[in-house]
Amino acid sequence: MGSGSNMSYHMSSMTKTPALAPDRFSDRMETLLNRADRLCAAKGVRLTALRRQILGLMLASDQPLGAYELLERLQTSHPGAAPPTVYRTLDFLLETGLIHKIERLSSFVPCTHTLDHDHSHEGEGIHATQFLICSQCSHVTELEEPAILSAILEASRNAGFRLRQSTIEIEGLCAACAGSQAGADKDHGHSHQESRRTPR
Amino acid sequence: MGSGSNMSYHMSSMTKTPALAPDRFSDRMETLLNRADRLCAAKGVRLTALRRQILGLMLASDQPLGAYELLERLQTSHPGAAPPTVYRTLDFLLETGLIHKIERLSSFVPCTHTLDHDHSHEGEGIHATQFLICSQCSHVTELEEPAILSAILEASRNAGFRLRQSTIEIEGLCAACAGSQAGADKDHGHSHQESRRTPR
DNA sequence: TTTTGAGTTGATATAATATAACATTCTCTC
DNA sequence: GAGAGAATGTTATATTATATCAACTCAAAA
Repeated sequence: MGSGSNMSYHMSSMTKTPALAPDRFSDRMETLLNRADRLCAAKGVRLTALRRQILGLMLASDQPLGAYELLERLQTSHPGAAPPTVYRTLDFLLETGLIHKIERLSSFVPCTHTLDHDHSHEGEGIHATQFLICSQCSHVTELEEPAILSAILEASRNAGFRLRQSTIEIEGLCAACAGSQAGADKDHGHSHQESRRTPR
Repeated sequence: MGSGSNMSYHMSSMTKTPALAPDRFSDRMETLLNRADRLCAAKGVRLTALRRQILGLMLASDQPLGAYELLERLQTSHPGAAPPTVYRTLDFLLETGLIHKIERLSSFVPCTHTLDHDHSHEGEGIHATQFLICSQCSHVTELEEPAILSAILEASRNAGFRLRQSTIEIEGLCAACAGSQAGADKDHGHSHQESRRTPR
């Protein structure tokens, strides 16, 4: 994916319709997408144009997206898309560890740990990521605290439980939102501007 | 017990069959339901006949129940019941802490910690219960490991996050299922009941 | 006792989330 | 280019959850 050439999408070019008209994402996101591409290649699976497009849409959002929000955005480039297209792609991205599902929001976020740090050592470990979900601004932060993981492993072991996957969702107020509420806890009209993050 | 003001609502006279024909649950469950009743009274809310019935159905199940499964069971005593009845009741029971929702199953379990141990100290703390969910037999075990809780509190604090509620769902194989798989992977013949729903 | 009002439940409709099933197209290998 | 398997398109439907308003119940005030 060179940086110089832009695909001539948008146009009634000579050939049949390109089927896909991938939006061009920011450089940073293209970098992440290229990394995702390499991770897929390493696993012997394919990050197709559609999958790349959907992952890109998720990376471009500062908030978790639901399947139907994603569908709506996808349709700007993919007019006829239907729910199964999105859900299948989400399944693929979940299986390859490129995204996570936030269960309590029925929505999805890119996995910052696989994409932001380039660890090719995805040898297959226990998935035990934690999410901090701000109930005010909807922002989600992904954590991977060893202390939480080990406490969970320990508890599972004590119960004779063979852990395969865990979901840890922590809901509350992020630092910015908690800060802006500190002085005026009851004032709903209060601005909260500092933490402006596109309320949901 | 102090006053019967709340009790009288559902403790109708024994003379005739009321419009509601509340199933009679086992003694143990009636004990738990009575405890739930006292907890509600202490909070100034009412465990009505309908709520008691639904909580009883949940206690009588050895697996999490979805809203529509619950509805189906409820209809044996409550023929005309519709989804909002169930969801409203579930909301009430969730708010009073008598049940939990298992997000990844979209289903519900009684809170064993509030009902099995008679702690009237509703002090109101952080909800940070953990669930061990067996993907083979669907059995759910509720934990309340201090080590997990404190690891989460610590991580939240470090992130400047004001925790309000957390969901910890640990999926894998329970001791019984893990044991039966250890030697023979296909043998499901242990004591737990067959899974009632396709695991996700 | 009657009124009243909050809380609860009933009833109808519909929204939001997710999957089943099968047809078509694409991509890679030969 | 033909065949096989993966990926996507397409239609229909299942599952989970909520909005809305009407009717009823209970307990306390008038």
